[in-house]
Amino acid sequence: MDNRSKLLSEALNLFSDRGFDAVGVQEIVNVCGVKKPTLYHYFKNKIGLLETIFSENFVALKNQISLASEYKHDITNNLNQITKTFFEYAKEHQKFYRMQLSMYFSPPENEVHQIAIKYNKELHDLLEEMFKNAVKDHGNFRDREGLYAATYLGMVNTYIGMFLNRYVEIDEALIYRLVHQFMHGIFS
Amino acid sequence: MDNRSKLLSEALNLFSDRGFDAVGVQEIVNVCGVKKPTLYHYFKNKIGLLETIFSENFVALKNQISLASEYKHDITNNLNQITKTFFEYAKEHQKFYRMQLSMYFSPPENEVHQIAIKYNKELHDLLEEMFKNAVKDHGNFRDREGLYAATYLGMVNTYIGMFLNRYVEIDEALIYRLVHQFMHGIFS
DNA sequence: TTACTAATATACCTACCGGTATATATAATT
DNA sequence: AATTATATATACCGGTAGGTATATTAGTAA
Repeated sequence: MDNRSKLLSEALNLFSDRGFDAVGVQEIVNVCGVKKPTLYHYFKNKIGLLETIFSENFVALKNQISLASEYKHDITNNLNQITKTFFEYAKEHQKFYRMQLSMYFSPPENEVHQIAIKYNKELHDLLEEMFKNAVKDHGNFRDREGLYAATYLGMVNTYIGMFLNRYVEIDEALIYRLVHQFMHGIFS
Repeated sequence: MDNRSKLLSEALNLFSDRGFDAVGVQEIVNVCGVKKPTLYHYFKNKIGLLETIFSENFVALKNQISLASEYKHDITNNLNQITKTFFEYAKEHQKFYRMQLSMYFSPPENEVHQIAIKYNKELHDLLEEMFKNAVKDHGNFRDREGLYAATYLGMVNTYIGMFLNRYVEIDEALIYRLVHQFMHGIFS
C-alpha cells in the first residue's frame, strides 16, 4: 500500500480509537513508518488529513442513501431501504462510523464538529427532500420534513451506537423495529 | 464566588464549547484570573478537575432518576416521570449536559470517555433495575432489561440532543411522544 | 506569640505540539 | 542526456502543553 493510503488508514484508526486532538501527527507518521514531511506532502495539514478521510469515506454512503431515498409513493419502503443502507455501511466501516459519530457529537466550537456537521447535513438534506416529496401522499408531513429527517437520523445513530458497543446485532428484525418505531412516532 | 467554584464553572463552560483536549489549563486559569498552582491546589490535575465537574453535577440527576424509577406497577408512569426529569435537568444544565453527551460519544480509548461511561452507567443501572422489577407484571421484558435501558437512554439523549441544537422545544407533548414511541417499540 | 494549615504567587521544568526550510533521491518526460 | 515533477529524509522552528519547586501571605489554633 502506498504511503498516502497508509496515512489515511492509520490516521483513521488512531482518530477512531482516541480522538483527533489526542493523536499527534508524529504518532501517525511513526505508525506508518514515514516522516512528517511525507504527511505534509500529501495533505495540507492535520485537519486537511481529516477532511480527506471524511470526503473519501462519505462518498459511497451518500450515493447509496441518495438512491435509497428516491421517493416512489411508498415511504415505508424508502425507510426500510435507507435503514438497511445505514446499518450495512456502519457494519462495514465501523472505525469510520465511530469516528464520524463521535465528531458529530463533539462540542460545537470544535473544528472537527464543523466538518462532521457539514457531511452529515448532506444526508439530512437527502432525507428532508424525501419527506418533502412524500407530502403529496401524506399531507400531515408538511412543515415537519426537517424535524422528521433529524429524528430519523437520531434514531438510526442511536441504534448504530448500540451496535458499535455490542448491545444489539444488526439484522432484519432491527431494521423492522426501527422503521416501525419511527413511523409510529410520526403517524400518531 | 470563591476560586474553586469559579474554576469548576469556567472549566465547564470551556469544555462544553470546545472540548476537554482543546482547552488548556493555562486558558482556564486566565479566564478565572488566577494562577496555575491555585488550580493544582484544589484539583489533582486536569482530569481530576473534570472528575469533580462530573461528580458534583451528576449527584442531583442521579437522585432524581432514582426516585422517578421506583417501580409501582405502572411502567408508563415511571417512563413519564423519568423523561420529565431528564428533560428538565438537561434544560437547566445545558452546558453540562452538552459536555457530558459529547464525552459519552467520544472515542472509547479517550480518558474522558471512560469518565462519562462510568457516570452514565449509574443511570443505566437504575433503569435496568426498574425494568427488572417490571418483569413481574410484564413477563415479555425478561432478559431484555439491559437492552431496554440502553434503548430508552438512547432515545432520551437523541431528543435532548435535538433540543440542545434547537430542533425541538421541550414540553409535555415531547415527553408523550418519546414515551409512546419507546413503548410501541417494546410492546410490538 | 508561636506554630500550623490553607491559599496564592513567581518562576521554571521537560516534553511535545503542529509545521517547515532545505536537501536529496527517484522516476517520468523531453 | 538533460530537465522536470514527485516523493522522501534530515534537521529544526517557535510555541505551548501539563505540571511543579519554592516562597509568601492570610487565617486559625494553641
